[in-house]
Amino acid sequence: MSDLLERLRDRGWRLTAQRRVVAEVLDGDHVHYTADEVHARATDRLPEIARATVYNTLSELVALGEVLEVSTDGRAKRYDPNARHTHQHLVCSRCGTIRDVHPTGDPLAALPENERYGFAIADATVTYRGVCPNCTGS
Amino acid sequence: MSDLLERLRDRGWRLTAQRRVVAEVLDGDHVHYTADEVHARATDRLPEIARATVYNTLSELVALGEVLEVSTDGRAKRYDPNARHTHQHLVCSRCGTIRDVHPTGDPLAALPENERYGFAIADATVTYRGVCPNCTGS
DNA sequence: AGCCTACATTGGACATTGTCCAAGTCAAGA
DNA sequence: TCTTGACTTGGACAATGTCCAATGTAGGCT
Repeated sequence: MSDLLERLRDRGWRLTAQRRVVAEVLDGDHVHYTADEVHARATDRLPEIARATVYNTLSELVALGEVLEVSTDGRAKRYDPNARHTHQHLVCSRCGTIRDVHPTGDPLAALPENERYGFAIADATVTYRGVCPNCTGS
Repeated sequence: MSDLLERLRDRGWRLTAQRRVVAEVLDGDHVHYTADEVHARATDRLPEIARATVYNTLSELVALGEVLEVSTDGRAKRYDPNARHTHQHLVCSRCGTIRDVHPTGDPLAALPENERYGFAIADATVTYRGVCPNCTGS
């Protein structure tokens, strides 16, 4: 993530304090914050950053392919900075924790031609659901 | 779906006109309506049915395992009456059309033990995305 | 270094989707 | 047919996301 800002500037992005802070908040492994969580963490560093700016910046990062949008629960979308290595998600059905996982094989290959209804299929996402170790005992 | 109401009555469900109408709206193949779409169609048959009743009924059908909740786009949840045969979804990235599909193999088997982080995994859902034949030319 | 200006940010109104609750209604057993 | 507890209603509220006019500023130009 450290060179993300450089890459974006090369693509014509203006480097503002707000965008820098949003990018910093998203830095890390297994990060899957909602827009409001990003906003809360960004506010710690830049108190007056607007909610709309966080939404705008996240949408731009998604459009540029630098961040993935994940909706595992039909509630708020989550933002995953690990867009450069394809992966899938493992979600705890109790607490909502999300981990990035790497299944073997290609799920696309599992869909027979006669089940494709003439679609030009671009990708497949897999969501595993279960109970995480922290929640098992409760 | 025709005997759904019988099954539910056997489980102690009160058979009201509203619930009957919601069940009728959900009858069919490749049906994936949002709650508001269900409400609109239900209103055609029973003009004064309340939105809250539709939400209640859909939640109950999901809790009873008779209907699946699908969130493919992070917007409104969709309701899939085909809960009795496991299947996955193929979504058009332009128009949002959804088809039920049946990939071969078990996606669970593709997740290695060292990628499970101690979770007790219960299931895996796969979403295929692509452009449908209707949208290909546009 | 200072100016310009197109692009970015702000804050608040608005939209969409979903939840909750108190009051009224009704399905179905006795 | 009566009764009662479950169901429905309508509207207020909550959570998440979008839009826009006014204001601010990054970065190129001189």
